This record gives sequence, C-alpha cells and structure tokens, in this order.
Amino acid sequence: MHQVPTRPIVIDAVHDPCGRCGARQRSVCGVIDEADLGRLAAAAVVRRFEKGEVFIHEGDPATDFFNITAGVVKLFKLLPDGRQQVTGFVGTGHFLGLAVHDTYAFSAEAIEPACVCRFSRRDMRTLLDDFPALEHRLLETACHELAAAQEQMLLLGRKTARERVASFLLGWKRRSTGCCAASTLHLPMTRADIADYLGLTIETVSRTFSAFRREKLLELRSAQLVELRDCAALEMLAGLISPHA
Amino acid sequence: MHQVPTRPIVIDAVHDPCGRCGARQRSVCGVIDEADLGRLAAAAVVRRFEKGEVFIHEGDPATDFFNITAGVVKLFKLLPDGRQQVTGFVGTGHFLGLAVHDTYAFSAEAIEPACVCRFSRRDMRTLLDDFPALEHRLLETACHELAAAQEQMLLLGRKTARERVASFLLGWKRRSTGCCAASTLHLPMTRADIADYLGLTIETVSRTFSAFRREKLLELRSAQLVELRDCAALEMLAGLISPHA
DNA sequence: CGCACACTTGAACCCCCTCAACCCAAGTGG
DNA sequence: CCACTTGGGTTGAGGGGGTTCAAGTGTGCG
Repeated sequence: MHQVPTRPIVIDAVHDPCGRCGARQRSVCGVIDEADLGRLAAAAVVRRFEKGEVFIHEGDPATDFFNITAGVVKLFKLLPDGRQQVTGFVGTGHFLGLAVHDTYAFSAEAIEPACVCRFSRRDMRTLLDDFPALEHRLLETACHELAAAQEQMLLLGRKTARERVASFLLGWKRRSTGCCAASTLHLPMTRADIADYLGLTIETVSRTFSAFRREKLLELRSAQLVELRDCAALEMLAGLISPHA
Repeated sequence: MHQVPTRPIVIDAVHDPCGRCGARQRSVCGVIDEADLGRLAAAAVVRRFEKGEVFIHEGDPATDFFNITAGVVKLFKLLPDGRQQVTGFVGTGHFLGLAVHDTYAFSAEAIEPACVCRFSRRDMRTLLDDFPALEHRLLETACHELAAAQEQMLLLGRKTARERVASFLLGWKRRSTGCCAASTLHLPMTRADIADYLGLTIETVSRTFSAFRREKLLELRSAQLVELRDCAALEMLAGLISPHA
C-alpha cells in the first residue's frame, strides 16, 4: 500500500506521498526539506487500521516506528489481571515507538479509523544519521511527552475525580483545536477509555459528567459531544489557576 | 567553584575535572571522547547542594541543565494548594532539565548532600551542535524516562497500595545496585517522599511496610534500612510476573 | 423490531484518608 | 546529666470518596 485507500491514487501521490501528506507539518517529518522527501517516502509504508484494531502490542519486539497521519489512537499498558492504564490519546502528527528498548513499552489501538506511516527500525536509523534535524526534533517531541507524562502523574497521584475529569476536558480541548466550534468537544473515546486514562471507573466518570452538567459547567449534547460552558470554573478545578482568594 | 568543596583541589582536577568524574560513564557525558573533555569541562559549573535545598523551581525560566554527579535528588510537582507529586528519585549520572519549554516543568530538591554539574542553555546548545552523539544519547535517555513515566502512570492509576509499595521497593532495588549487600536497601527519602511518589499518605506507606514485615516479605532494620526477604512474592504483588495459577 | 452496546443512575461497601495519640532517636541547652 | 524540643515514624479509630454490584435508559444497526 502506497496511499490511503480512501483516496483515489494519483500519480503525484505515488511519487510524492510525503509532499502531499496533510500531517507533515504537524509531525516530525516537517523538518525534512522538500528536496529530501523522496528519501522519507521510500522508507514509509502507509497502513490503515479500523476502530478497535491493536497495532502495537506491549512486550512485542519493537521492529517499527509509526507516525499517525489520521485518526485517534489510544496508548495503554496492562497488568497481568487485565487492569488497564491508558497513557495517552494521540492523533495526527504523533510519532510512536520512541521506546528504545527492544520491545514496545505500551500497546496502541485505533479508537477510530486511523492511518499511520510505518518505518522499520533500520530505515529510521539511516534517516536519523542522514538528517540530524530529525533527531533534534524527536528529542524535542520526547521532552514534551515527558512533561505531559509528569503532569499526568500529578493528576493520577494527587487529584480528585472532579479535578481529573476537569483536567481531561481542558486537555482534550487544547489538543483538538479547530475540529469543532468554540468550546464544543468531540470525544471519540468511550467512558471506559476515559476512566482508564484518569485512573477511575466508568461510573465515576459518568457521575462526574452528570454533576458538571447539573452545575452548569458543561452540557452533554450526546455522550460523545460535550459543550464546555464555564471554562474558568473548570480551570480552577483542574488546578491550572490558583484560587487566590 | 571549579571543584567539589569537600575534596582538595588538585591541578589535574582543575584542568581535567570531567576526565576524573566518577559519574561520567553513568551519564550522557560518557559519549564525549577523552580528547574533547576540555570542551565539556569548560561549560560545566560544579555545585553542591545540602539536604533539603531546592535548586530547580517549577515554573522558573529554564536557564540551565544539570547533571547529577553525587547524591539523590527528588523531582516533584505541586498543586496550588500544596499537594505534592514526586515524579522521581534520581541519582548519580542523571541528566536534568530536559523540559524544552522556556520554564521548568518540575522542581528538584536534594534529599541528601548532592553535587551537580550545571550547563547553561547556550553552552548546551553549542555542545549538542558539535557532538551529535550527545544528542543521540539524550534522546535515548529521554525514551527510557518516558517508559519509566508510563510505568509510573500504571502504578498511580491502577495499582493498590500494597502493589505500589512492592513496586517501589523493587524499582529502588534495581536502581541502587551495588550500594548495599544483596537485598538490603538504603532509603534516603522520608516516608512522606515515598507517599508523594506513590500517590498515598505517610500512614498508608508506614502501615504497608509494617504489614509486609508481619508477612515476612521484608525486615525493617531501621526506618531507612530495609531488607527484602521474599522478592518473588514482592514481584508477584508488583505485577511484574503473572500469577499463572 | 429487537438485540447489542454504551452510558447513566442508585445503593451498599471498602480501601485508603483523616485525625489523633504515641514512640523514638537526635539534638540543645541549662 | 537530664529536661525539653523537634522531626520522622508507627499505630489506632472513624469517616469519606470512589468502587462494586445491580438495574435501568437510551441509541445505533442488523
């Protein structure tokens, strides 16, 4: 497969898939010059995954790197008895497989139809050697993820259920800019996914949503469509601003 | 200051502090050739911090990078109301300040007398440009930390108090190899630090230690000195091995 | 229509937190 | 030398936030 199956394959796209990639500017690929895009395209294999497909399995040999070009992907870890912790929801432009060990440190599942570019470890190594800017950009990316992970630790270790849900909503709002009107959010993940992300249960997430609705902090257009009505109050709850009073 | 104050300054150390640095091989500095160590040494400023000193403040402008050469440092984040989440205990060889934003994403406090090498952002930038291997090593380091952060998210989001304490003990055992006899651990941090690391309270940590003692999983030589007696059982608890039975 | 699945809501329980007392070792100063 | 203080750690009793268990409510899709 050289192109996303949902689009008609045109000659230019076959010869210059990366140049026409909408995700390029949002991803690490953006640091590669137009002139060198051929190198990138030669190493990339485009794949499409349906909702529910797990395409990275924690513990498997880490043979490939992935770059998400469309859709939203859930990253998670499991305990032997099945308890799940979602470590992140990532979308277009996100680079996966940074775990440098020989095995993947987490699993990845498409929570809606998703497209990814796959690079083999070997090709990636070559690309990194030839384009130092790529490595620089990857380091930058890794640092941002590290900061986000630390923020999530603070959430999981020290915030209450209400604070966690408020933080999640604001975090998701910030990430999914422009996809919807002003403060209306589309949540592609299930309540179970949200619960596993926030270290809560489905019921607690649902109850907290309902409580926020009663308190006029938000409105639930549908289970997946949330309109934030009082972002200031949510930010206060999330611990982003101090109550200074 | 060009040298650790506790040691007599010798000529060689002044001219070649990095070459004599015991932490070099354990840190990112290890990738710099002997011949280039002068470059490294010229950029480094050695500083010593006493127990309790906070030398990185979350939110402050991120002007410097640090490399720990001795001692143990606690990394943490705070909520406006004072709740604290410890994101890690790091020791000799650890590189700090990877947060690429213009402000630090966390605070750092020495929990025992510690020595660090400080590099300015500008010097670091120059070093990275001149030594690609350094950037490569930093990326590697960042990936390891990312994997550790994800593991900690699993702990904070989904493990019970007993599982958290067991995970902590085994994790600390793995990190502090060779410092003590077989399975005797020195815990330089207080119960409060451990609690803030595990998302628990002091009392719960203390009670869990006592419970493990009653169950012959460990012995408490003193509050800071723990001897693990049944690592297999602890590993089972920590979720490292499946009960397969 | 009717099944399946996700979500919501209610009631009871429990693990961990809160509050409080106590222990103990290490100063500190008269 | 001892009285007093201080800080960290332990232990107990009671309470609460979130879980568990269970039932009910949509809602999309064959």
